[in-house]
Amino acid sequence: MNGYERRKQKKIDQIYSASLSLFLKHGFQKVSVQEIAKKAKVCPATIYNYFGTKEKLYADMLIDWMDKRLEQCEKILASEIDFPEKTKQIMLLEAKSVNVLFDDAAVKHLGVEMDEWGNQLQQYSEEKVMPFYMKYIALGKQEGFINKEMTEETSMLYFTMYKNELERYLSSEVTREQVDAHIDQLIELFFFGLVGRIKPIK
Amino acid sequence: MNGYERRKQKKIDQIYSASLSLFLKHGFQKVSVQEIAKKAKVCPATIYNYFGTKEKLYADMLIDWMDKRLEQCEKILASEIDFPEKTKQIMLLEAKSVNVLFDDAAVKHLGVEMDEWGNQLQQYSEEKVMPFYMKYIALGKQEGFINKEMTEETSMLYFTMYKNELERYLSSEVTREQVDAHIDQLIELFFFGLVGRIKPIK
Amino acid sequence: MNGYERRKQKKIDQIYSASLSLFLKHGFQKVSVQEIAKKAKVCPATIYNYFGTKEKLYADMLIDWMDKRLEQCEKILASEIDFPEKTKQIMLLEAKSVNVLFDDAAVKHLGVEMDEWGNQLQQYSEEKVMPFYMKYIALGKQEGFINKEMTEETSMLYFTMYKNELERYLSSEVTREQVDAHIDQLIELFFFGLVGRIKPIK
Amino acid sequence: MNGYERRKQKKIDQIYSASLSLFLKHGFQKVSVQEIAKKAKVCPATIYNYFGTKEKLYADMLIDWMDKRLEQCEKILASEIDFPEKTKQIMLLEAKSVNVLFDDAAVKHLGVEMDEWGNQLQQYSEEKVMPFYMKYIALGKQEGFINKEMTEETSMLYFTMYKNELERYLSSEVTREQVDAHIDQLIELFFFGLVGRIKPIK
DNA sequence: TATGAATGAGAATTCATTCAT
DNA sequence: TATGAATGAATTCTCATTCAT
Repeated sequence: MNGYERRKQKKIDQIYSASLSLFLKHGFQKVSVQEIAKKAKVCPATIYNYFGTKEKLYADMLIDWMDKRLEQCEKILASEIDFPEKTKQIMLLEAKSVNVLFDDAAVKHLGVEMDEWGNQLQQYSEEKVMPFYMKYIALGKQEGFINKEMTEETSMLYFTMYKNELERYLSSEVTREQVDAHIDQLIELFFFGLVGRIKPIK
Repeated sequence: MNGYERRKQKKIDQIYSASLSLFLKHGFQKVSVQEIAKKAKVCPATIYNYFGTKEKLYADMLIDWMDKRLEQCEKILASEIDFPEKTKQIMLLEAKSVNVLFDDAAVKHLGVEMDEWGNQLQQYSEEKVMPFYMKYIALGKQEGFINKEMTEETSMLYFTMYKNELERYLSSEVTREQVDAHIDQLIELFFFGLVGRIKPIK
Repeated sequence: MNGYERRKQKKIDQIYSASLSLFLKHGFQKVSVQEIAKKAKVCPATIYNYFGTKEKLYADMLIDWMDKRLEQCEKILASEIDFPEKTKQIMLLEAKSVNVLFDDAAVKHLGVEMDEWGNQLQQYSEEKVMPFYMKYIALGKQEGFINKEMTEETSMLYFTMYKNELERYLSSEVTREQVDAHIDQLIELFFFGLVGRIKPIK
Repeated sequence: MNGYERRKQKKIDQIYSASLSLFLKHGFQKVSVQEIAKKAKVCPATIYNYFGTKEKLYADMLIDWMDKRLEQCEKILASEIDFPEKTKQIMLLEAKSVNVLFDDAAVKHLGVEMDEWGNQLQQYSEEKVMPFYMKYIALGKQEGFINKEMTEETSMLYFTMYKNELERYLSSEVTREQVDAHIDQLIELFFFGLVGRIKPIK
């Protein structure tokens, strides 16, 4: 990478960083390109030179962000800790913020114009996120923590549900203590459901 | 109710109905008051006469909508079917759309101005929604479907999580058949978790 | 005046009173008919039944108000005190608020639509206000306080100027003490100008 | 000044010029930003890029305008003509329109939002306009045209009063001839008051 | 007559985007 | 390439006024 490209990449990173923090705080619609430009210390036109539209900026930034996140998840999955602990860590990591961006207001409520780049996200999800989940579930079954009769699809849905809700929970105004107090109960629920595990087994 | 009031109520209902369907489809931010007015066949100023701001319209409409929904939920809870079936029906009913409005873009991403009426929603939730959930959980424990050691708080969180995610799932582009195929598996997960119930029990 | 008319007159007085205080505080443009209606405890349509337009309400209210004021001025002019003291009292009375309404923002800045009723005010001024001033000036000349060579027109202009400016002064944020400290100096200026009276005369 | 800045300054001047003439003719409230934009041949958004709000445009334009005016006044004060003639020329110049903008509808009736920029005007007045008046009055006393016992405060008030009223007078619908006929009489009043100068002096 | 309700026209302001340099 | 400037279209909201009872 030569000097030109390095500077370009640096600007792009500034833009990613600025837009991520603004989108997280205020949501896609409430953030203007001018705000992002100001925070990233570039001019709005530069953003358009790189990304073309606000939506494309959003999609690109998100994919960049998820790439980094996915890498961390892979490390956790490959580590030596047991499956429930892996689950917990991945959930907490993922939960931190991805959903605000990926699932809610954005992908669902962005409306028509998003569709074009929504496909890009869809594709990213299929090509990178799903395979990771598959691996996760396969491991869970192999280690006896996921009922082997459960379809992969349902397992993923269940995992995603948890992850989403944890994010919602974490981003609400509960104290760190409250979170810690609940998190193990929730992981227990995750594996054993409302009825709970049969005592003798324990 | 005299002629004035009847006509006024009719207009308000038109506005509620129009705004609900538009907000559901496009989200709060992407819907303009003009669009709502057009769909409700009133003029924008009328909406402002009644509600004052777009946010207040949103909050009022939502509360009206949730009132009706809550009534149906109460009926289900009071009916003769067994607890898991009640759970399923309530989830499906609730899931249909409330969360899009209540949890996501709205309450979280609406920004500062919403806070004022967000409190109204908060209050509604505390005064009406929570007590209903409490009743639901108490019944579940009593009938042996909810582990008695589980706190009410965690149970509620778990139930809400399910409900939220079902909504997300239902509003995505899966076919009716796919939904039906999964729903029982999900209810099973709800009660027995990923590990699944011990076979002999079945 | 029968019961009907008495009630009507009462409502009109309420409207006058409400609109006067609101116009004085915020100016013509910044006060809405709805505010006036609310403060006067009638409905906006009632105002339109009586006055037809906001401008006409303004003009009618003003004339009513000036009538009362003029009456007081006449009393002062007819009283036993000396001419300079009469001048002072009239100025202070008049100054209190009439100009805000009559001269400034209103008549000058009200714009095209006012013209129609502006004429009404013009006519009122010619038929009632001017004759009063004439009488005042004639008295001043007769008592030796106004240079007999001065035209009536110029005298009136001069008097009005003073009156206007006093109002401006009084409505600015000076303390009562500051006003009192200046007022005699100003009256002195009014009669003897910047050069001041030749000492020996005194 | 480079090309960018020159063009920007040109646009700003167009906006100042357009808004000044419109505000003078119709008053602050009755002029819309669209009208100004149209007359200045820019788009409304450009005005907002520069000034942020209509009020700020008003304040900025006014200060620009007063700066130019003050410069001319300084020249008159420094010129060789006698004090009464200086007075006359300054009054006529000042009177032309500043007060409409500065004192009346604007500063008094603009309402709450104006306060913020009203302070800006206040400050300008204190820092630039007042010192000029002081100089003027000091000169008048030194040349024997202003009673040395008169406080500066009162002198200024008196001068301002005259100026204000002249403006009012000039902007009313009197012919040029009428103005000329009166102006000397008014200047005479300014120096010698209603009682007039003692004949022998003349 | 008096009123509650409704409205159309227009206000200030924002913002994604493009142009000229 | 990167940018300062400019913009058109839209958005929320206001208000004098009219309508239907």
